[in-house]
Amino acid sequence: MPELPEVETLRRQLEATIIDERIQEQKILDEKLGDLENTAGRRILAVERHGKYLSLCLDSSIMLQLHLRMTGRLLWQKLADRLPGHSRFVLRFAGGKLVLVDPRRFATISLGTPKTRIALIKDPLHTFGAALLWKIARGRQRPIKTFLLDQTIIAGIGNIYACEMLFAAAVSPWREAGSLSRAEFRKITKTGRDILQQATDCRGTSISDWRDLHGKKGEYQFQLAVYGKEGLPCPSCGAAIRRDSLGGRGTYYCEKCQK
DNA sequence: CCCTATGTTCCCAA
DNA sequence: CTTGGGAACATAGG
Repeated sequence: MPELPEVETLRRQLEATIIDERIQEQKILDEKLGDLENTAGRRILAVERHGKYLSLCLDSSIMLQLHLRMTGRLLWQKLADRLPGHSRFVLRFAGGKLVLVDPRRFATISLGTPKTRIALIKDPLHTFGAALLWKIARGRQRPIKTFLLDQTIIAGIGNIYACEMLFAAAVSPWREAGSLSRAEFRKITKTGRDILQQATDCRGTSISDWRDLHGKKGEYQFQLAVYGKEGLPCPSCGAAIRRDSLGGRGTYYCEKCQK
């Protein structure tokens, strides 16, 4: 269930693997993915990420847009390797094949330009400005956590990293977004960038499904402070971490540290 | 059987 | 217009 650091991990690994390579064959194994133009014969010019979307930029200005949703994985295999269960889509190259594996079949692939609205903060990994965020939040009454998860506001933040950022910034997930001070937004953006960068350097968080392009687990699960830690002691004050539902998502936090 | 899941979208109600 | 809740998508695991 990839968020920004996981998708960025794939982007980097794909860049190292398929840049300038030519697609020899495209196979759609799940009709739920819909009709796609055949990309065989095209070359990979660049691999980009927009929030949680991954784009393979092909020659003739064609973009193959991929969203992994909940359980989607990308796997690089040798040509002779057997496809894993739940394989949905394959691009074959001269030196290997790129496979989309997705048990729940929520992942989407489309050719062309993305249909989603462009986020106000396009890449919090690199540009995550507190002043802009404060301005956007002014007058908004929704909880800060839902605000951070809104993909039309910030591209790429998901449930794990929203929980971790709010803990690191000592802000309660239930606070009205518009009630946060500039200093609090500075804390969120500063710790937020650090968390996203460290998680990316760790090749993501493997709590259950997530594996990188080569099938390896990430390492950031060992750095988590609150996510998935219900009942365990807060690393800062020792109080028990709580889990409650906010906006239908499991929300982990320390009642004592986050105000 | 129950509940949960790192995501998104859509419909409905307040 | 804003926000929240619930359902939907489909499957695995505790």
